[in-house]
Amino acid sequence: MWHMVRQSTEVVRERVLNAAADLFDRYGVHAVGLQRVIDEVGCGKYMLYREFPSKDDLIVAYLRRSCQYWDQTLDSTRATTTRPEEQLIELVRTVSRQVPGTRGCPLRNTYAEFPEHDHPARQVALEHFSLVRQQLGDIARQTGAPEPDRLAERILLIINGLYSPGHTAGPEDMSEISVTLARDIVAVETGKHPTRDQSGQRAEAR
Amino acid sequence: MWHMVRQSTEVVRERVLNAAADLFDRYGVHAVGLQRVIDEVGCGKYMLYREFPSKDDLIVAYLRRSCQYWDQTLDSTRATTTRPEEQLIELVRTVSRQVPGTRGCPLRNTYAEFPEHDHPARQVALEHFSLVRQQLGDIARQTGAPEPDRLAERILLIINGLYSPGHTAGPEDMSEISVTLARDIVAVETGKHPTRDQSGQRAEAR
DNA sequence: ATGGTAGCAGACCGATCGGTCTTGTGTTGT
DNA sequence: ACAACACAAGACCGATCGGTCTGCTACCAT
Repeated sequence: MWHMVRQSTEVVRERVLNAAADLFDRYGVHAVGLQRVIDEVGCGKYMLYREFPSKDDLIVAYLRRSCQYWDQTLDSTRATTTRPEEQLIELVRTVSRQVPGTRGCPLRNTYAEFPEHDHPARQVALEHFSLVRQQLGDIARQTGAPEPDRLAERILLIINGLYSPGHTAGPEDMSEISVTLARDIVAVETGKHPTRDQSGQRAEAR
Repeated sequence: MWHMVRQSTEVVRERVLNAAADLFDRYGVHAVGLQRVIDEVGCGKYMLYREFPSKDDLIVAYLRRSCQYWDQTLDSTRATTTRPEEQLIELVRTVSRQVPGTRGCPLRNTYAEFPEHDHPARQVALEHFSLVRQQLGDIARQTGAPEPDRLAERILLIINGLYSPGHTAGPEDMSEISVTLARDIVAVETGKHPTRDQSGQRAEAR
């Protein structure tokens, strides 16, 4: 009945999304035109607009994928240890490792690029921020800390700080600095011996 | 000899810069066209281009002014107390108070908007980041903390976190959370009794 | 009063944006 | 072999970008 599709839509969709995500990550959403995406993919406009009827649709797909990446990061982090205290610290470590060399967090950057309150990109980003807050809250609660919400907010503050633009300009040992800070925070909040014992270093050597 | 200028160039320059700064702050540099600035000011293009020969010049002026604001913030913070420990905490408090309702830090946002390494805006922003790092380092050193650089980086991490886009989406007591965290950090780093004594609240109630 | 000029308004320019439509070509199933 | 189809290429559209240029108006010193 059908004349057999040359390219399955999923394949095209994936190729377009890959190229767009790469360009968006590197140059920002506003700065990248769809023509550039098309040139990168090597397809016609026809295909792109079949998969993503508008640029906003493409942006939303890009952000949703970024959300998935975060979820994967969180899951794999959770898998490394069962202790919730270590999970929080490990999360900070992971973020601090994957930030250098990038422009930061796609969701945060894109959120900043679209101040119009009704833009679909903001919706996705806000949902994500809310989810992250909830996820951190869950882990923090498992630690048995007396004030889990404050613990979660503190860790989130560090993670946001790591994603901050221009942070790369700092010393290259941001990983150690942020991880040891997270460790101190967790220690203070869980009451498990907060005092600094000078052993901040712990083979953090990136 | 001259037919008397109707508007002194300084006045025009200031009015243009005011309008541009307001729009850039609210909508982002890329999203604001010069026509919109002109409409806001109520002057002709002639005047704008006489003061700022190109948009980049306007952007740079906007960023330099933002740097001045920061310097003022820092100075007034320093003036509130002579104790360097309190200065760091007060700085965090100030930032946490002025962030809500804004789009964050103009310098950080604009830096994120221009990934091209040779853009003049990046130059200004990078200089600022470097200066801030140095300023925080100076104060941290005055505390006599054994590792002042780490203390400074920790405080900077919090400040960057506060400026993070989408942070406004969080609870409204970010001020208290960040300030108490800063307090804990300073206590830990200076060795002055790190243990949490539950008295995080201190009439922080915005 | 009048000539000269500062400055606002807006036409205008080429480039580029997101998005649509056409055209030519190469593959496919029959 | 041939008709049907999918696709890449790109012309095209209106809007808007940064930036230039030109009138017209209103004010000024003389």
